[in-house]
Amino acid sequence: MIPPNLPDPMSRSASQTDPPRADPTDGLHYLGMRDYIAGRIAAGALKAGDRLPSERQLQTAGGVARGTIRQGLFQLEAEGVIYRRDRSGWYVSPPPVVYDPTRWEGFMSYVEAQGREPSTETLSAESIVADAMLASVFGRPAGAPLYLIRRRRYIDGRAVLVERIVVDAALAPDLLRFSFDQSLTSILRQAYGLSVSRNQVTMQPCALTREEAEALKVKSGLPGLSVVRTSFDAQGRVVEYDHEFWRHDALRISVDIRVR
Amino acid sequence: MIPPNLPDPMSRSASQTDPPRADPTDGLHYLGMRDYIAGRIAAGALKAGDRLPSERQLQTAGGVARGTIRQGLFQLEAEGVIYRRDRSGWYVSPPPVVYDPTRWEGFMSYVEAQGREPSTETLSAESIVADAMLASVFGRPAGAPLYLIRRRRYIDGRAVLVERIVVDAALAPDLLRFSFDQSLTSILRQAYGLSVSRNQVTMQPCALTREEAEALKVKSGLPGLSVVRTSFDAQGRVVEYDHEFWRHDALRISVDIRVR
DNA sequence: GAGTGGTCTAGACCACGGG
DNA sequence: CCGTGGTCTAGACCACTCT
Repeated sequence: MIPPNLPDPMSRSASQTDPPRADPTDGLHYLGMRDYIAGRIAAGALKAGDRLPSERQLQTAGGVARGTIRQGLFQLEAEGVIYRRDRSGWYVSPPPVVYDPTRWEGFMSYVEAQGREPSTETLSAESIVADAMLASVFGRPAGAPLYLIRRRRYIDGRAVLVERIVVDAALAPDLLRFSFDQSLTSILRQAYGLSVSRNQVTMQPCALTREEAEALKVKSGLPGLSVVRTSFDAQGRVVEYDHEFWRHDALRISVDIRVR
Repeated sequence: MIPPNLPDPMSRSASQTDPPRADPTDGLHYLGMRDYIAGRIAAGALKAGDRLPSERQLQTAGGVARGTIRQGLFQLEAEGVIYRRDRSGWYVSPPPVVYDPTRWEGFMSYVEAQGREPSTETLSAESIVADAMLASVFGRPAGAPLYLIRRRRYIDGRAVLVERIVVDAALAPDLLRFSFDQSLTSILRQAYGLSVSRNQVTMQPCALTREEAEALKVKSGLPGLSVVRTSFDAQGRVVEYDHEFWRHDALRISVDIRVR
């Protein structure tokens, strides 16, 4: 039943009628399955982007119930080792990109600098007015005109984040005439002379739910990282207020900072 | 079957024989359960630290299988809304603490500053020698003497992180004579005159597995945040190399930085 | 249309905790 | 001890993709 030349996924598992094993690693079936798949990836039998065998094939090979197989797959998904494409299958995750919020090169440049292929898709771009929260962020009265841009960004063709960017219309009049499928940073600098001298960044692990999950085509509940960045220019004006929702397996954050 | 004065957890669900509902929110049973619990928390019927009804009680109240109940609970756990104590029950999560790696006040002070009660437990403290990786971090030859300290830290009595700290024995000779249940920062500064002027911090969402999960008494696979901090003094020497594994629902990171 | 993952049921037994 | 969550089975039907 076990594919030849591969470790037996059940080899660390005690059957329920056998005496308990003294194996210090545990004998849980779902972790056995986890280790089996992780081992195939570590051994190079499965590479980044490869599709795993279907759940029912794994079930046949391992002799355990499909629910148990899925528990092991969920574990690997939480670890960032594999990901799923809805109703298509499970795939080996590509490595994360490194994101340094202290560097003010945008997404496009730092992804490219790491040898990956970035792309951006604008979901919407519209004029809005400041509610109480945004008014406070921008230091404007409620009702002040703002622009809201929603984008989805990809690395090597895989959607990795969705974001909502708010820009003060007073600083970037008529902003909506531009395309946002490239770098917004460049537009703000070249067309409006706005450059960023300070970033206030907040990050929090979260679950991708509802709209974000739908936009990233992931199941609701997948772990994610919420990144809120407020960018200021040298005069202390808010140039950009950006809320990004990342897939948890797509990035690593690295900052190098002087201590205050 | 539904407790009075509470939303019916099944109210958004279509039975399998009914015609499909046009409700734009979906009718999945596990999300119905999620919304039911989330609603009770939002309404104040359940507060931070409260214990939820047992899975079997929820099963009775909602008329769905226990596996489905658990799927809804896992969803809320991923969102950071609830957490579990192994074989004890599900509890409402307390709010996260805010952690600013640019400020060189340690865990104890910033947790206290937010009105929470920190505590620290030393798991082990020992002398080790540098392997290739640590030698590279500290700029020492392989085999150089180092200290390794493993600690578990709590907020309001809940274990929120485990960490492994490595310190160069040449900079802090005889370090092991101290207790590490308080601030290591203070020890390094007061006893050895070491102060930090630069931090290199890397953060990555991860899953808490094996040792970390066991040390935090969580189930393997719970989402977490891995934080690696390398601290340098004014001469560029590595004062501290710290790898922390946080519960994903326990912290929010906030940095305020000048752009390079 | 075949195959995939997504959801759900209705049980069972287990390990561990002190509700 | 009893109750808890943790694991597991062996099915079923559904929604969706197209491997």
